[in-house]
Amino acid sequence: MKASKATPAEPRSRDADRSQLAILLAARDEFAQYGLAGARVDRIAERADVNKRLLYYYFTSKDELFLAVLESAYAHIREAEQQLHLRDLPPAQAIRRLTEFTWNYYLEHPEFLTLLNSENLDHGRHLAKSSRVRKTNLPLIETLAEILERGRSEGIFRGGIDAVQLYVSIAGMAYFYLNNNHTLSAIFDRDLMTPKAHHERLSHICDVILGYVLRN
Amino acid sequence: MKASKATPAEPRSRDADRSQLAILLAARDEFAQYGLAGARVDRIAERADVNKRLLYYYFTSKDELFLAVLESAYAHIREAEQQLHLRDLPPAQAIRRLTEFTWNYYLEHPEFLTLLNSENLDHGRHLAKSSRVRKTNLPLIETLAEILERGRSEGIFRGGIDAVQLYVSIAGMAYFYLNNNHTLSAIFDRDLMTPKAHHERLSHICDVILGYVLRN
Amino acid sequence: MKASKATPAEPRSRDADRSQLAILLAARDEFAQYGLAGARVDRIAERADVNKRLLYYYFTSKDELFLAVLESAYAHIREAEQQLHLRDLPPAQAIRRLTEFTWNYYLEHPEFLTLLNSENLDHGRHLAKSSRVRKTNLPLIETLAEILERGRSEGIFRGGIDAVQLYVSIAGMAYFYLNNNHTLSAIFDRDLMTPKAHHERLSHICDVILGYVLRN
Amino acid sequence: MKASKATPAEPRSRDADRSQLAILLAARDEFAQYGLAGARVDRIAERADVNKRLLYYYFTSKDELFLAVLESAYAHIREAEQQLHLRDLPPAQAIRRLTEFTWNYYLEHPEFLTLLNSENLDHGRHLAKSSRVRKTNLPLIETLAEILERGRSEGIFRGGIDAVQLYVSIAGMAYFYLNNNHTLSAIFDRDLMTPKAHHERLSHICDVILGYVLRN
DNA sequence: TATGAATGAGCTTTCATTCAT
DNA sequence: CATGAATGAAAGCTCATTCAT
Repeated sequence: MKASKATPAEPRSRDADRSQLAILLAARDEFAQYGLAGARVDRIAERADVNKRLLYYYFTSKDELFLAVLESAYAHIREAEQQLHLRDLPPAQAIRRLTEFTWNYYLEHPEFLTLLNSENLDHGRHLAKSSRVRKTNLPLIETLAEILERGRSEGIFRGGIDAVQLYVSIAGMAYFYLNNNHTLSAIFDRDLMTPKAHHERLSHICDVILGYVLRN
Repeated sequence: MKASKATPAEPRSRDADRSQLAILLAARDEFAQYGLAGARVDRIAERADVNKRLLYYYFTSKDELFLAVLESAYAHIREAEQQLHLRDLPPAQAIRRLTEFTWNYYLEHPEFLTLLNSENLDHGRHLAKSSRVRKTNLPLIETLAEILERGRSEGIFRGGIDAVQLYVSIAGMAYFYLNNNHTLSAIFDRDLMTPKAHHERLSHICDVILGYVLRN
Repeated sequence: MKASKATPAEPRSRDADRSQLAILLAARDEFAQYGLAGARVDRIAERADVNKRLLYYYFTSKDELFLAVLESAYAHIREAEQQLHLRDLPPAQAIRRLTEFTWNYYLEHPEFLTLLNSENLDHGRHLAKSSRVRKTNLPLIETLAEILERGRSEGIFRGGIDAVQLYVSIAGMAYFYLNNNHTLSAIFDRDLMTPKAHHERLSHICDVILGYVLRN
Repeated sequence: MKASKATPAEPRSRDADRSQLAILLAARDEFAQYGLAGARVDRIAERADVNKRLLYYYFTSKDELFLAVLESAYAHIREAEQQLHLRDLPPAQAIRRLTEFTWNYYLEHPEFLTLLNSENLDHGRHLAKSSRVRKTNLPLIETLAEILERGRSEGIFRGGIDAVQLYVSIAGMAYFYLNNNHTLSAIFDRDLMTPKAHHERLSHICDVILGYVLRN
């Protein structure tokens, strides 16, 4: 088995990386689906198709594995955001683009939402131990602040907008709709997950956000 | 023997009601704190100061208890909303009042947020079995729609605003901030839970929402 | 409710008897269906449509209730046997009649079989406490012995037949077939519970038993 | 590393087999003694001297463990029957040998009887899921049929005897006596479990069975 | 005679984790 | 690097029984 290794001189085999990644992805899905408390280590190992013991070999414990998943999730969204090159766009377009991106990212990555919920249910216990995460996330706010300032100085944005407040509003309008779609559907008796409904929601969010930042 | 009671429907012992309520409140706190999967039936019984068996006597299972908690949580917030008498207010004031109420309710009832998260993680499985919940919640949207229409006909609101969209935005801006304050604090390195921060957030939300609904 | 009592002077109301009987019948069915260990006191009370506490009031405990059921079951079959008036029949006919009766009784009273199994699994612990039961059952053997002796003296039965042995054989051939029909059906791949199969079985048993007792 | 083993199929550790077998034997005894409902998983683990968790590791649930016990019980008796080499004996001797074997097997393996009772109380629910069991048991009936036919063609057996009927009668006469000896002892006031009583019973059964199959 | 409320002990099963190789 | 075997603690739930009226 496992014949023909590409580079025999390599310190640890490629299998190690592959197993680690498989575990990480499996864990992400399991934690996203069941939450931290509901997730089962057995199921993660099964999903990753590795022996359960190996999971502990690489990640020490369920909690540390959860932290690794969280960090990787944050890294992923922020990396994608960087690809938007918001600083290169005119301010209004930048805000719209960030809003659309946020909506679409949440829509395509529902696991991100539930991972955040789990961590917050836990009072951010895992992130508190992570120094990496601050470094990953602060640039976003800096970028947004720069855009807002640019818009203001160009006279098209109103002044006094706090970047964190704005970002939380953009995220919140998308997040609440998508994360809570099951309860909302139940209590308001309306299917929120059709393509049409999605389109309407994004449109609404853009209206609200741009209506707010744009001067009059 | 049982003759001549003041209220004929009265049961033999009032402790039954008291026990049931104690269980319900304890369960609410436990589910809110740990989520559905993380909640422990033992701990609920302990919190309620009743025998664990009694919990099953009244609520059949952990899941049915969770549903009872959910239903009561929805009933509670909607009842409080009714006390606002939004229909008696001028449209703009009604929207502001609903927004402030929503923010304050979420702030004072963090358990409501995490209960919703748990239920949504579960794809709304429990609410799907509840017919009560629709009846409880639909009036809110009807009221909101009526206010929006009133504002529009008075010429102060823009037209074409969907009540559900608006409500989801109001709720979402409050919800995301409060529910995810731990992760947000961690990644943006900023304390979001000071009174000052709360005040600023509410102020921001009102600006966004009223800026959106008001014409021009 | 419960208007018009027939005899008001009666010491305890008819309801008492009715409840006791309802419990006994419900218990018989429950014990028969699930065995002693598998039977549930709750279910018995439910089946009898009485409060669980009442069951304890009349029968003290699950075990004592089981004993009551057992005693009543034995009384019932022996009473039915007495109605056969075997002593009034010619010997061969008496044996045939007892055989047919036994088969039919077991067929129509499957609960009797499983009750016996439960008691034997328990090493006859309950019957050991019952003096009633010996008195109820011995007459059968005496009757059978008398028949055998009569047949022998008439020259139609072989000699030296022990009444207990014979009775156990008659009962055993019916019992094993009916009590174990599920496993037998499974392992021999044959439906034993059709009317035709029943008829064939009874016919076979009579052949075996009469072939044995009859001389030559 | 794992190279050059004597038997390539051999697992890493033989303790696995030993543990599994210990559990199976302990379960057999526990189920036999208390029935399916009365058996306690804790006690089985204790009897087997293994951790309770291991029992679920190997057998998934109490019910699946019961099925495993049942299957092994059937395999055991049928295997022992095969050792009788009935096909090599003259017909009458073969029938006698089968009868004696059946009696002795039941006498020495009382657990077999109570296991069957449990399964039948349960309507054969477990065996219904087992395909193995039919294959194990059908050969017995084929062998018996062959013997009966041989006896008939030799002119010493009567014709028209059904193998299943005969086997059920042989088994039933032994089974009822042994399985129900406690109730029988109680109601007939006679000790059925002395060596003398056993001898007499076997003798009686052989008389009945051979009297039936032998012509005239 | 009758009953709703309540319980301690114990049930089957599950969990994250570790051992031994 | 990898794994099958094993476990202590605790989970959700059920049981026969008793309390209080």
